[in-house]
Formats: sequence, C-alpha cells, structure tokens
Amino acid sequence: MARRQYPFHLIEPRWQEQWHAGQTFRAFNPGELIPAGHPFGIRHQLGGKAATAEELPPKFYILDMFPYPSGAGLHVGHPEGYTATDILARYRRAQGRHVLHPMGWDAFGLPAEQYAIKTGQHPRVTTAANIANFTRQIRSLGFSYDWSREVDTTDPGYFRWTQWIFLQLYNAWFNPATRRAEPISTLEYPAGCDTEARRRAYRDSRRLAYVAEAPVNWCPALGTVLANEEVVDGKSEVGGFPVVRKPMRQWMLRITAYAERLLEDLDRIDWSDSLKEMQRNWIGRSEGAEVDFQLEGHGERIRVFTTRPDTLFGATYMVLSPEHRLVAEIATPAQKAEVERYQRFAAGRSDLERAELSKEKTGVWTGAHAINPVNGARIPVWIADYVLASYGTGAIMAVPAHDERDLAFARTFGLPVVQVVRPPDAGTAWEGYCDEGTAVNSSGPGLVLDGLPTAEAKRVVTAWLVEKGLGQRTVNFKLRDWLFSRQRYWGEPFPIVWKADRETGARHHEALGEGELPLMPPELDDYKPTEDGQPPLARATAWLELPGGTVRETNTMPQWAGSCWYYLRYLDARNGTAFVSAEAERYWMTGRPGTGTGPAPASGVDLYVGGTEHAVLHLLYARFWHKVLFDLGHVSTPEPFHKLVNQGLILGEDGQKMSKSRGNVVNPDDVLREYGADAFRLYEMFMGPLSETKPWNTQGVEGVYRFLGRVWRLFVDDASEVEFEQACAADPGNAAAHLARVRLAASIAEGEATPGQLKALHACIRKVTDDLEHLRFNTAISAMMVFVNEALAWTSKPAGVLA
RNA sequence: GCCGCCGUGGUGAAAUGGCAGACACAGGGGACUUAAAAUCCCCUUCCCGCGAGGGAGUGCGGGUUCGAGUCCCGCCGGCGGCACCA
Repeated sequence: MARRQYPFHLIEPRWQEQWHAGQTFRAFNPGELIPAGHPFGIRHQLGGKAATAEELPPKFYILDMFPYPSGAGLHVGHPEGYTATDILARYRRAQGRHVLHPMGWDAFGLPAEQYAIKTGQHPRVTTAANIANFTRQIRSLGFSYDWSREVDTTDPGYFRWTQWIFLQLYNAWFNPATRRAEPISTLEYPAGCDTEARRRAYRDSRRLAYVAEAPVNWCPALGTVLANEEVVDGKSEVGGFPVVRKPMRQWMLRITAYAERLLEDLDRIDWSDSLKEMQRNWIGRSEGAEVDFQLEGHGERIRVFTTRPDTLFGATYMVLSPEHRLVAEIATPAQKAEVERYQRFAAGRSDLERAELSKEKTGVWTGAHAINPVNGARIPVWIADYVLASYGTGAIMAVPAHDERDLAFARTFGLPVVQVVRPPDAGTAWEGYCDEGTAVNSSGPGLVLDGLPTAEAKRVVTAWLVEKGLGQRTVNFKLRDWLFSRQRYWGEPFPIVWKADRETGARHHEALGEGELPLMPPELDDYKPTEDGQPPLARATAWLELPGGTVRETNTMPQWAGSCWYYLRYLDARNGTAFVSAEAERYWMTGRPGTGTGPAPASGVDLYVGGTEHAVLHLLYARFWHKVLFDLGHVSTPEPFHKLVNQGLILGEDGQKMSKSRGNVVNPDDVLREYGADAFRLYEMFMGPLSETKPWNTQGVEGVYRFLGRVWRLFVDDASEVEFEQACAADPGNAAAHLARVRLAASIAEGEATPGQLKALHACIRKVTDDLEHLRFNTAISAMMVFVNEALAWTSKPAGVLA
C-alpha cells in the first residue's frame, strides 16, 4: 500500500459518526417538531418549533434509485449516482433549500428466494444480512441521507401499503369519457346486467386490476410468468432462461388505459430525449383505420387494422393470425387439415424461434376469399404467424407493393403485387417497395385517390369508409396490459380471496378490507416453484384455506410493485395510518416558490438519478401507478419524477462490462480502504460526464487522491505533519489525539488578498457554481484543481481566500 | 431493418459558433535521496527542424459563415433501445 496522503482513515469515520448521531441531514415534515439544537432548525430559525408548510423553506427532493441488496454487496456503479445526488443535496442545502434525500431497499426479489431454495434459509434472514452489509457500505461513503426515512419493501409496515395501493387499482375502473380512473362504484351497468352475478362479471371485467386467461410468458427455469418488459429476445431478463408462451390465468393491470396519457405527459417532464423516445417506442402509438372486408359466401366480415388505408387498392390478399377466431370457420374442407397443421406449428414456436426466423415467412391459404371494399376485388385469405393475434385486430390486409413484410410473403408464395403509390423521386426505378408518395392505380366507383399525396389520400379514403359504414379512424398501441402476478414466495401476497358460490360452486375473487392489511405471507419450508405453475404459497394449506370454502390468492406481486411507489413512502415513512399524509405529500411533491436560491421547486421529485436499465420497466410502471393515485385523489401531481438523469455505466479496467466471470469487478470496500471515501467519490465524479459510459482506472483514483493530498498540504503545516506521522508511528493507539495537534500552515495568515488571488478564487467559484447547476461534476473538479495548483504557489495565502 | 445517442492526443476527457486538447492518467527528463517510495519542477497532438520556427490536425466527403470540433446535407464506424406492432 502506498503511503497515505492524508489521514482520511481518522477524519472520515469521525464525521460520519457525528452526522449519524446528530441526524444532521434529517428533513422535517410540516408539523413535525424540529429539535432545538438541530442544524436545520438553527439555520432557518425554526429550532424547537413544529413548522407549518408555509414556514418551512422551499423543498428540494433528490432521489436515488434504491438498490436491490444483493449478496454481492455494493457495486462501484451504485456510488456514481449516489455521489452525484449527494453533491447536489449538499449544494442545495447550502443554498437554503429544505432537501429531502432518502435511501432504502428494494428487497423482494428472486436471488434471495433462489438462495433459500438452495440452502433452506429463509429469505428474510439473507435479506436482513444483505441490508446490513449495504448499510455499512453506503454509510462508509459518507452520503448525507436522512436515515430516519429508510424504507424496506419487505417490511410489513411497507408492503401493507403496497397491498393497499393494489386495492385502489382493484377498486377502480378507467372511465374513457373522463379519461381518468374512478371508484368502481361509479361504474354504470349496461342493459342486461340484471343479476348480481352478471353485474359482478361486468365489474370484474372493468377493474384496473383484473384476472385474465391469456397466453403469457412462462419461464420454466424460474418457475414463474414474466411481464413483456422482462422478456428480452425470448429469454428472461433475469438469468437469460428460455421463455415460452402458455395460456394461464393471471392478474393483469390495465396500463393500456393510460397509454395516451403516459405518452402525452412525457412532454411535461425533464428527461433525456433518448429515454423519452424509449418510452414512446414502447407505448408505440400508431394512427390508422379499421376496415371491414366481407368474406365471400359467408356472413362474417374480417376487420383489419392498417396505418395505410390509402393503399387499400393495392391489397392483394389478407392474412389472419393463426389464433384468429374466424380461422376454423372459414377454412374450406380442402384446406382444413393443412390449416390445422399450421396452427399447431405456430403454437409450438417459441418467441425466440419466431424472432430468429423472422426473415423466413411461413403460412397457408385458408381456401377462403374476401372482397376488397374499394374495388370489389376477390382476394385470398391466408393465415401466417407474422401477423400477431395480440396487436390490432389480429388480421391484416396485405399490400405487398408498399410493405416489406407483405412483399416477402408475396414473393414466397407467388401472390400478386400491385403498385398504388408512386415515390416522389419518380426518376428512380421502383424496386417493389416504397413508403410515401402519390397515389396511382387507386380509383374505383365513387372513390378517386389518384394524384393525391399519401397524407391526403389517407384522409379521403377514411372519410369514404366511414360514410359507407366500412371502417373508422383508429389508434392502436403496442403497449400491453401489465402481467402482475408471479409464482414466487418472496413477494407481496395479493390481498385477495376466492369465494365459492353456494349454488354453482364457481369461484370469484373479492378484496380483503383495508383493516386486514398487511396480509403476511405464510411460513414455508419449501420455496421451490412447481413445474405446472402452481405458486409455492399453494402448499401452505393452513394459510390458504379459510372458512366456507374460501381460499386465498396464492400468486405474489412482482418486484416492481414495491419500487412503484417508494418515493412516496419516503415522504412519510413511519405513518401507520396512511401510505403518506396528505400534508407531507403536498409539501414535498408540489413546488412552492420561496426564499433560497436555485431553481423553482418542481412538481414531483426535483431530481431522480439512476441507471438506464429501468427505462421501460420501473419508470413506466411508477408513472402508471402515480397517475392512478392522482386520479383517485391520493397524490397531487400527475407525474412522479420531474427531472431524471441516467448515470452512465462504469466498465472494468479492460473496458468490458464488469462481471465476476471476467474477473474485472472493482470492489468499493477495497478502494475505500486504500484511498478513502473522498477520493473514491471524487474519482467517480472526475471520470467524465455523469451520463457517459466510462472505464474504471485505478491510476485515475490515485490522481484525485494526490489532489486531495495537495489540498491537505495546502492547509497543514509541514513540521506538524511530520510530528503527526512520527507520533502515530510511536503510539498508533492515539492517532486521533495526534491529529488534533496538527497546525495550520504558517503561510496561511490574515491579510489582504491580492487582485490576482481574488480573481483566481472567483473564477473558481463561478465555474463550480455553474457546473453544479448542470451536473457537470468533472469540470467543476478540474476548476478546483486549477485553483489549488495556483494557491500552492502563493507565498502568502490569505485565510479569507482559502476558507 | 427502424429509432436515439456518440465519434477530439497513447488513455479518461475539456472547449456560449471565436487561440482545439483545460484538468488528469500514462510516458519521458530533472531535483531531493546512499537508494527507493513519496514530493516538487520541466516536456509530452502529429510531421519537418539542432533551433528559432514551419506545416497538418477534432471519423470521411461536401455546404453555410469573416470564422465550424460545435450548425446543415450525404457517407463510414461505435454504443444503446426496439425488432414481423401492419
């Protein structure tokens, strides 16, 4: 180990201990007593008072993405974001703002459960041990968190409210007229709902939390289903295990009802373009039309969705998804066997196989024909798995001349291609495919599109379809409802029971009352998932079975449930009667301009820093829950996170992603022991811009460590430094006492600063201030290096300039 | 394939449209030292030159501008996301 540049091992723990003992960074809610001696009370002259929201300084809420406390301990990526937010928290406090800067644990999750399966040790035990280790590591980094607000998603005092929020979703429906969630009691029943059973069925079909039997992503290796967002390239995001489609009865959350608002409200928040774009793409809004095609010799019509109704004249065949409800009806006897064979083939193909073979088109003709409504043309109806059952109407009109996929299919099966759009640059040869242009060959009885540009042609043909009762303008979304149940042990149990009907024996679900929360999970000896998708909770018969044939729901919630609202629990973490008090929520989430400098308080969390891996998971789910809570009057802002910044990934020294198998993982504990928390933090900020991906470099840590040594020597008298070293060598036990005898350097004196010294100081202050406002920590640090390098050369160092 | 972001020394990176490479790392030289470590000083984009100095230079090719790393157009390369979404 290199010689210690300065005694950080004595300085850092001392301050950390003092901050902890004195709750230095505690924030106070309106109405909460502020102890007389607390720094916040002294600074704002509120000591010994219970200040109202009006008396408190304007808020600034700085949030970190709380970690999953894994057994591996803290990763160097965690402190990157945490240091950035901590610097800003301290800066805003210095500006007179009331800063809320909390930390907690996203502690439900698969690793603890898998460890339990292997060892039989209860996840609660390993989770507690991991949290203790994370706490130690994070404390030793000296962050200014308000630990009085610490949350743990696995604490019954926390997940009680996660269950409560689920009940809010369960007991609400989305009113398309008001575009808001409303209590289920406002739901009006259509004619025909004349029995309680029918009303219940209708009600249950409208709830924001509902049960559906649908093909889901089943992961046999994990023994659970997964949300679309958790499946990457046909494999589980966690572990990379194969995922297959399987029809199962699952709990769903109606996030699709909020698709339009989730999209629109991106415009009112301050996120990076790339992140907003990712959410936009995921929501996947597309405008188009639904068009009905009459089947030849059959009463039914086939409805398709298209974004290009202007190409209707080029539709030369139709394709239904293999799962489409009309397939069995329309397949002609001659084709029936082949159609059924194809249906089985398609059903057996995993998502992975579909993705890998996406270039090769497969399909069969049903034997049926449909009539193109614009020109009366007789076109064949095919089935193919390149048409998805779950998007649009599960059926398309194929326009091979103007759609690449249709063209590939048409070429494979020798179907006709008819050009109906001429590209704008008419000079170039038409290669069988083009997007926008001018309509050609597109006129029939009562409808003339020829010569119209694509946008105009869309309008004209849609109006014609509406007039004839053959179609309408439609908007479709890629976003699917959120599959919300998991077959796991280590998650929140659903506050739901299934009651049996006395006459029919059929079961229906009912919610527990709020008074029955928290619903604790049962104790189990065996946490193993089952092969058939039965959750482990189903083994806990004593817990499961209630009087009168009633049984509990045995699925649990996904890990996202707890992280969907933790930023709200921080506002009032110890509240036993509400998930957050209305007053605390209003104070911390709605901005009130007031004294102090810095930007005006934002609506929602002022600054949220975290990794980009949650772009379409946590960040979309949390916005959805927040909007539901907003609609139901539980929170006062439409969006949870005003400004969001993604920290960049920190790579290993070899420029590769850090991983155990590559052996390039940097352990924060080692860095801390060798260089101290300040050097560690400073290095992570000095590496480069916060949002960039950048490789770790231990020599770079030494560079900033040397800088901190220069700062130390700028202030400390050379002779007393030598005495300190000698005293420590002679009597290591009293290092702290030796440290207290270290003197200020003789060159530091009271006295007038020269114009040059003042200029250097103010250039530094100006640069650092400006950089902090824009989160440019690397250049702020370099400005301080410049100043210190210059100050070291001064023979007389005025105390006023250096302090 | 589509969308987004990004291409600057040996490396991490700086640069409201105005002296490209601040600040560091690595490297080279020197001081101190018996020696090493630590510290301090000097050099360090590339090419030519002993030197003074000269020339080139921000992925490539064009353009706008008095002036372009920065703005516009077209390529090439890298990273991330989406990927049969009709």
